This record gives sequence, C-alpha cells and structure tokens, in this order.
Amino acid sequence: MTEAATPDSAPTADPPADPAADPAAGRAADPAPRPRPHPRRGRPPAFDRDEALGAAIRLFWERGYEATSVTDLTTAMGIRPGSLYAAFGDKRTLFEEVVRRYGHSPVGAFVGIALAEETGARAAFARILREAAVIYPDPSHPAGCLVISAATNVTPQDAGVQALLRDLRNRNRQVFEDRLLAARQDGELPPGADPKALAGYLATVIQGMSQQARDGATPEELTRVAELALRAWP
Amino acid sequence: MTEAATPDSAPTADPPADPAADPAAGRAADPAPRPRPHPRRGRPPAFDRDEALGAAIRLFWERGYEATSVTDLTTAMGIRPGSLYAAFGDKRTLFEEVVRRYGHSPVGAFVGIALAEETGARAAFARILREAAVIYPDPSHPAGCLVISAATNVTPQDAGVQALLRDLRNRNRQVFEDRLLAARQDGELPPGADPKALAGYLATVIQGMSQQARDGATPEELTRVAELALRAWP
DNA sequence: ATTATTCTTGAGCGATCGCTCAAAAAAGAC
DNA sequence: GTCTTTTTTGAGCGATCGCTCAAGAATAAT
Repeated sequence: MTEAATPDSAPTADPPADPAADPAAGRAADPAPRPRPHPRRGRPPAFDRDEALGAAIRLFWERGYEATSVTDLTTAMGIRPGSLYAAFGDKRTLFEEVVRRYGHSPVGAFVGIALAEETGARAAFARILREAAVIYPDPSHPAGCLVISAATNVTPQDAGVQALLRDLRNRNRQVFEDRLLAARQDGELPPGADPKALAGYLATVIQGMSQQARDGATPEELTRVAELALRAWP
Repeated sequence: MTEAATPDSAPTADPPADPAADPAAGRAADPAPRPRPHPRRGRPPAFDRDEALGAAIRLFWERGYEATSVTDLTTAMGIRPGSLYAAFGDKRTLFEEVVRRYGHSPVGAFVGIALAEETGARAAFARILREAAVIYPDPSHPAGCLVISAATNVTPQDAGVQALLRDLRNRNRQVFEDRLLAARQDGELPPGADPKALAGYLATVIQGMSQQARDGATPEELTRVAELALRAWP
C-alpha cells in the first residue's frame, strides 16, 4: 500500500525503492529535477508542476497505468503533450515519479509511519489495519492503494511497470517479516510464531482490504474486517 | 473467485449470474449457442469452439480485459478476426462468455462446490481457504482468480466490464453472509457472531490470496496464510 | 534593441486499437 | 452437376495510442 517513513520501505506496497525516500538526506538530488531557488532563464512554466503531478496521481490511482492515456493526462493537468514530455519525460517516467510521490503522501505513507512510531509489533500492525480501514475508502481520493491496483492488467510491453509495483509489494512484505522476526527475538511474539507466515497473512489482508474498498466497502465494514483479522494474532 | 455449485452464486467472484449456472437444471439452454447433433448446412467451422474459448480464457485471465487485444485473441485461438466475430460476437460478448465458462471450470467453481458439499459452515470456509491456497498458484493455469483480477484497470468506456466483475464479487460476498447467517441460526456460530463482518473478512482474505498468488506466493506460503486466517473464526 | 534561453503550441508521425465486409471456399440439398 | 448455406479469408476502415518537432511566445542577460 504505502511507503515506509523511517527506513525506506513500506508494507505491501510503496515507493521507498530509490534514494530521496527520506527527506532527511543531506546530498541534494541530482537525479530529481531540482527546484532551483530564484534565478531562472527563459520563459517561465505556465503550470504548477506539483499540481499537475497531483492530477496525474489521481488519474493513475483511479484507472491504472495503461487505462490512463496521455490525452487523459494532459487534459487533467491542463497542459499540452509537449509540456508534459518536457517536464516529466515519457509516460513511464511520469508514472515512476507518481509512484514515488504517492509513497510520500499520507495515504501512501501511513504503513511506514505506523511501523516507525509504534514500539510494539502488535500495536503497529493493529494500527495499520485500523487506519487502512478508514484511509482506503476515504472519498477525498481514489479508493484503495495505488501500488496494489494500478498495474494489474498490462500488455507484455508494459511488463516492467507491473514488475515495478510487484517488487514494491513484495519488498513491503519483507519489511513486515523483518519487523515480526525482531518482535519474536524481543519476546513479544511466542517462540513458536512464524514471522514469514504472519507477514504474508498481514499483507494478504491489507491487499484484500484495498480491493474491498475499491468494490465499495465502507470504513465501518472494513474496520470490522480489521478487528476480525487481528484475532488471528498469535 | 469462483462460482457456486448448488445455488448459483459463488463467493467473492464468479459467474453464477445467469441461468445455466447449475448443471442440474432440466430446461435445455435457449440463449446458449446449442451444439446441434449432426445435420449441418454450409461450410463447417475449421476450429474447435471450446478450444478457442479456452485460449481466450487463459489470455483474459493472465492479462485482463483491456490488456488483451483482438489480435492477441485471434493469434492464440488460431483464427482470423472475421471468424471470431462470427462465432463469439464482439470482444465484450466474448469476455462475458469467458467469465461464464470460467465459473464452470474447476478453478472458478471450487468455492461453490465447497459450500454445497460441506454441511458445516466452518468446514466449508476452511476448505475454501485451504483449496484456494493450492489452486490459485497452480502453474497449470494463470495465477489467482479471473473474476478478481481481470478488470481492475479499465478506461471509462469499459466501465461496464469492471462493474460486471465487481457485481459478481459482491454477490459472492453476499452468499458468504447468507451462509454464515444460517450457521448462526443453526447454533454453529455463537449468537454474538457478526455474519456480515465475517463474510467481509473471508472475502478480503480470499481476494488477498489471489493477489498474493499473482505476486508469486507458493502453495506452502498461502496454506500458512489460510491457517492463520482461520484462527480468527469465532 | 538584440540575443540567448526556456517553455508552449498545434499539427501530425507511425503503430495499434476494435471491428467490418466482399470475395472465395467448403459443405448439404436438389 | 447447380443452388443454397455457412465459414474463412485478407484487406482495410476510422479512431486512438504514445510521442515528436518546428515555430512562436515569454522571460533574463547584454
């Protein structure tokens, strides 16, 4: 779903893959289009780059990668194709930036934040499930998680986009497992607990909740799902 | 995922929507293209309709509705566009027939079969989760459930296809709820149990398992997920 | 003013999309 | 054989796909 706050990985889905994941880093970006302070040459851009990127996020989030055309994007962003390609590169590169920024947004970061702020593993995952139940169906943005649902149906030529999100999801599951392994070593989980299986179970529930939210489930319904899911905790 | 055997609905995903859902019915099909016994006129078809439909199922199952082009279909089916349109109508109609037949296939029907064969609700859902853990990642067919994942990313013009599968999923969730409500009335579930919440939870886990299977989870991993999920049973 | 630099604009590229159709081919009916 | 019916075939329709590019417009530097 989201992105991790402190380390740079989130559970089940998010964009901590690259540097620039945490804002604390000192070395200023050289890959990212750095926002120069004042001195600009030439004609100034006629659109707000962040606003345009936000419009792209919403579109990709709602429809997915291939179902969103460049015409859809330029219309929603209020710019012409030339401006889009000059500012963001091609469609694939724009999508990668969308995924990266989604991971830094509240919806894309809540998992990592919970893992960073909660000391207990049980408290962290309980918070994650309960927050997902409210965040995923929130009508202020498209339902569910972009990392989970934006590249499910793709042609072979866009298999790379599918792999990008799949790797993010699997990396997040690994973050779950690492956290649960540490919890078992700390004695929070019983010695017989299976961190790998529990991580898979939690990732399964979260991904299922994203799907349910997209199918119209309400925060109340998903909250009851979250409470039921937590009963399986060892 | 699948289709229901006895009534005509399955949990979380399947095609029991139309008549022809259960094989027990006596009235022979009038909407379905009936296979006439012997006497045929004109040039005989040069391809096996069932085999061609099977190829279409695999393609839609693997890539989804929009990511599968008519050219992909005709290539895999070994026929030319004209034959496809003559035999199956347009792409949308072909997809509807694919969904219908998927629901009658083993992978698309195991949920309904378990619900029909198991007398106890707990036994039925335990069997469903355990079978899903083995069936979803089975390499003899595309991973996961077609009804869950074949129409996630669609353009607005194909919203109808998305709605078709969403309705199927939600109808299956309702079948779960009905079954659990009956179980509570029979005393199998405690009076305090919440059939609606439990149905949502089970649908969530199943849909999550389909996604996990698509992301590469093994039968062993998914079986452990299923066992963990069953610990939440009231 | 003139020049240099950056961005916007609108036309349009080749490729693919779902789909159609006249003509040819293969069967039974006569 | 000839006629009728059904299917196959291959060309190709209009629309959309992601993307490019020369020309013009708007700014800072000189």
